Amino acid sequence: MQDGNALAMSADEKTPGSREKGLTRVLEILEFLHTTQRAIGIGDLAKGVNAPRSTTYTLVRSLVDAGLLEMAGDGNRVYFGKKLYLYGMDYVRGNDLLRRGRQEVDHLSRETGETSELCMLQSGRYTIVHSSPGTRPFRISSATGLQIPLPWTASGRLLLAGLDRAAIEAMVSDDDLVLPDGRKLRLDDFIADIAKAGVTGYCVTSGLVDAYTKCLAVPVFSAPGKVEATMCLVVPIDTSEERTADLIGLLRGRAGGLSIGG
Amino acid sequence: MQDGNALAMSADEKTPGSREKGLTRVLEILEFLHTTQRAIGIGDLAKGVNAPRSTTYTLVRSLVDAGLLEMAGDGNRVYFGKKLYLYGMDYVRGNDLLRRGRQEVDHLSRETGETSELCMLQSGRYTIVHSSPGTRPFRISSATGLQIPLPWTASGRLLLAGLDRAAIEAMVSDDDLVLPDGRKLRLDDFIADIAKAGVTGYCVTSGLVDAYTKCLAVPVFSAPGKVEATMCLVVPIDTSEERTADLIGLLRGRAGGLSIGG
DNA sequence: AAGGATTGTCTCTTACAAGAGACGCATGTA
DNA sequence: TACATGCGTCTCTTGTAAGAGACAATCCTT
Repeated sequence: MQDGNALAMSADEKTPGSREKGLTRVLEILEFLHTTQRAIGIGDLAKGVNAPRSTTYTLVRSLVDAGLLEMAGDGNRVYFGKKLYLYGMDYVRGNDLLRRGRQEVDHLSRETGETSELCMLQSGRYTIVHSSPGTRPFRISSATGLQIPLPWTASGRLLLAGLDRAAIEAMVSDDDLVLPDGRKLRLDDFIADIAKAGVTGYCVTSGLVDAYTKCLAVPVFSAPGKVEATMCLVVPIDTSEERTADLIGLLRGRAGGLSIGG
Repeated sequence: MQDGNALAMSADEKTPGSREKGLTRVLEILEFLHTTQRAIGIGDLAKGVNAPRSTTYTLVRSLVDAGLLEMAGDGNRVYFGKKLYLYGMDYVRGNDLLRRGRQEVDHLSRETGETSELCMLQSGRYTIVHSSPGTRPFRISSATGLQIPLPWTASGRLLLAGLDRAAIEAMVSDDDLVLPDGRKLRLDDFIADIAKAGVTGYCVTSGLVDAYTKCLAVPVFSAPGKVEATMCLVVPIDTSEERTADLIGLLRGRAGGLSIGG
């Protein structure tokens, strides 16, 4: 999101002769609002997506008229609108796996007390589609809709299972291999992890996104061999081997129930 | 929705010299998918929104790349995508009233056994934003996201409370006054209903959308005097006066808890 | 095998929207 | 009272995307 379209804009964002398509701008606006997670003034929005003010006003007006955006109470701020909510509900209705996966995740976090998540690939990125916080005193962060580089997560390894090396390389940028703490993963190690995860049918990673948690993930299949999503639990890194194994067993059972052909 | 933009297209949809804006087409596509409620082939989609095939292919590709749409399992059908779901969740997160209203509606239908709904104005139309089916043997239809003419509903009368005559007339077309069974409401009666509903703080309609149900609605305020939503119960038309009164009392209590300044 | 219908891709033209920028109106602050 | 900053609206130009249509490749139906 840092950039939008990776064009010139060397230093001064000038890029003299290049007009953006309206639809592109709209998609950028939506994505920008998704990252800010709050209503924002139209002027700031224009700056945020690096679009001319006049254009932004025009587009926002269209989107507000259509109900995809709404003017926030204040008066001159915009955020997502009801229409997007309705379309989102349509998506859920048409997607058994998501609908049942959400329930399963909610149930799982209540049952185990751990933070539980449903994850999917979203245009080449790992996305937390639904999450339910555990009952632990410290809150393990995980906003729904958050997108994270695939190599940082256990789920990422499962979601890529079955793809060949070329496909994997295409989905993983060099930046993605750099962990939050600065360490850099070796691509070959990552690919090996993926292969292993594909065979064992689960994946555990420790201390990747942060030093305190461990991530247990299992695949959910939409067809034999096709990983459509993953369910995972985020637990303290010092969780015992035994409990970890128990939780993975639990996860596998639940994910099996969700899968179509797996 | 029947038409999209009310331009010429007298008989043969020819309308020789007029190009549609891409964004407009996209909005029509989304709206079309919302009405069909199912994945659809791109060719049919083009026909459905009355757009050239080549244009439709281009737009759909953009939208699929962006994740707003997804190719359905078959291969050449499209429907809403994960991104829309994520944006929709963002909307819910940013909207206390909707979030709490949904819970309240779910609770209410469990408590009363009746079908319960949360309704809002959506670009001038009455929209069922969330509904929870009752426990009655016969299922009272009410899909989330369904849009219905304002005069057909009790909620519609409440949502327009506070608007002056001109504003009301602007929101209600002549067609809207014709009930499903063919009867036609008088505009003056409708406006009188609205005024009355505004004063009493609730509204009951009987046998408007169908002959078997009665609709009990109360307003939810986002600020003193500003009706942001309504909560309503859909009950059999022969529900006793007494029970009706009880239910309205219950509704009012719940809606009061939701309201910000009412 | 021939015929019609549909699907995905491509090319080219021109109508039109993206964008630059000016304007007036509110603010806020020296 | 001046000056700056941000907002919302308008106008005009020109680069470009919407659309018409041709094309090959699949499908079904006969």
